[in-house]
Amino acid sequence: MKDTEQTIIDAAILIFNEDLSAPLEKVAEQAQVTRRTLHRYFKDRRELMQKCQKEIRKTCEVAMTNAYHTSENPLERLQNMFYAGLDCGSKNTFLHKLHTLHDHKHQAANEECSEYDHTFELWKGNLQVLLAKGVINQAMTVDWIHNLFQSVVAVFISSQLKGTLDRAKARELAWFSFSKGIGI
Amino acid sequence: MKDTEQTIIDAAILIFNEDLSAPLEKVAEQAQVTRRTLHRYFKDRRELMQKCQKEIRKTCEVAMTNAYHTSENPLERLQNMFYAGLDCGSKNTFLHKLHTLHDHKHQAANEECSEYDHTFELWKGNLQVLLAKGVINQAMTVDWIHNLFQSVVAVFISSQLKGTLDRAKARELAWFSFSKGIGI
DNA sequence: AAAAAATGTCCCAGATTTGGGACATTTTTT
DNA sequence: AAAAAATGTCCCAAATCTGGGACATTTTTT
Repeated sequence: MKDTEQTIIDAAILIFNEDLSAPLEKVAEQAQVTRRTLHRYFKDRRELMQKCQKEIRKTCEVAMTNAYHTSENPLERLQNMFYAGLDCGSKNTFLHKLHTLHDHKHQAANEECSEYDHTFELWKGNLQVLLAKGVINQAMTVDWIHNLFQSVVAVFISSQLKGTLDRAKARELAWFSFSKGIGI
Repeated sequence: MKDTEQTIIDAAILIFNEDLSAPLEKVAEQAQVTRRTLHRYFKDRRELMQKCQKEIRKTCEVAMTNAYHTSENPLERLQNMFYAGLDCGSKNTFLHKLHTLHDHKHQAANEECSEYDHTFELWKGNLQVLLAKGVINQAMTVDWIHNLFQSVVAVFISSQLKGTLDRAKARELAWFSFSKGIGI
């Protein structure tokens, strides 16, 4: 029993992440569905994109929040939230990309932006604690670290796509690269 | 004295890097030129894209080769090539992206691919030396490190676009994140 | 096995993107 | 200041992308 709508959304996230303006035909292809079917599930490109974004935001929000509450220890939290980020995969990087486009006007008024901000509020708060404590290289800005986080997730994803690296192994490597990369 | 063709290519690299299928209108906008002018310089989208790729490959190729020859010491080399990568900026990341797209069939027969391979041959060779010596965390694969390299360049670029971080400072941070991230 | 639901095929009209002609305007060169 | 070169404006036809109707085929449910 497969959920076509979900299949299409997943395909769209994958395609749009690589090519924002890709024709819908490509999304349909990736989802192994006809474009006609895609149009039955989504009124138009805007609606599909919005569903993608909603999905992405929800997934990341939940994952991050859960990870945050797994521990009281800031460093453990960081690690768990990092792994949560890995598990969100391209949803994570896509979300970040959408809010980082050079012509994207970030505004708290916008519901999407504020939800995005909220998702990383806990993460940033936790990071501040570690920075204040000097656990992290203090020359680093929160922004830098956030971007590095996203980047390492991207590295992880591409290693998984290639399939040359065992998932567990790749997770370890990712945490190593990230934690050392910020001076832990 | 400005070179319109070059201006357009630069604009295209910036735009296509974010949105591969973006309409040419956007490129023209970014270059502050009419779409009509753009079409005078480039027969069609394909030609523009090819010129972009040529430009990108040449720039990266030259920068990497020069950096390689600045030193005999593998570690210094790595660092110099890293900085060269930073200086190539989005050209570097775009090049990498084009050869990493999930539907990109990499083939040595293709001239573009082989030129790409060649550009990073020196880099990879040098890296192997460091790996063999144990200077780098040996659990890392060359591929992982290559991706991490590209990722950190991306982090650097976005910090520069935001403009919150001084360039020299950002370069230092980038090297820190990369070198520590691979276990140096 | 019949009914219902989902998907595919074929087709079409509207919207958008693309490439370029004709000519006016601006900028650069001589 | 005249000539040449570059760019802009306006316009148009071809190509591509988009959304959906009509109906056949396949898959799932009852």
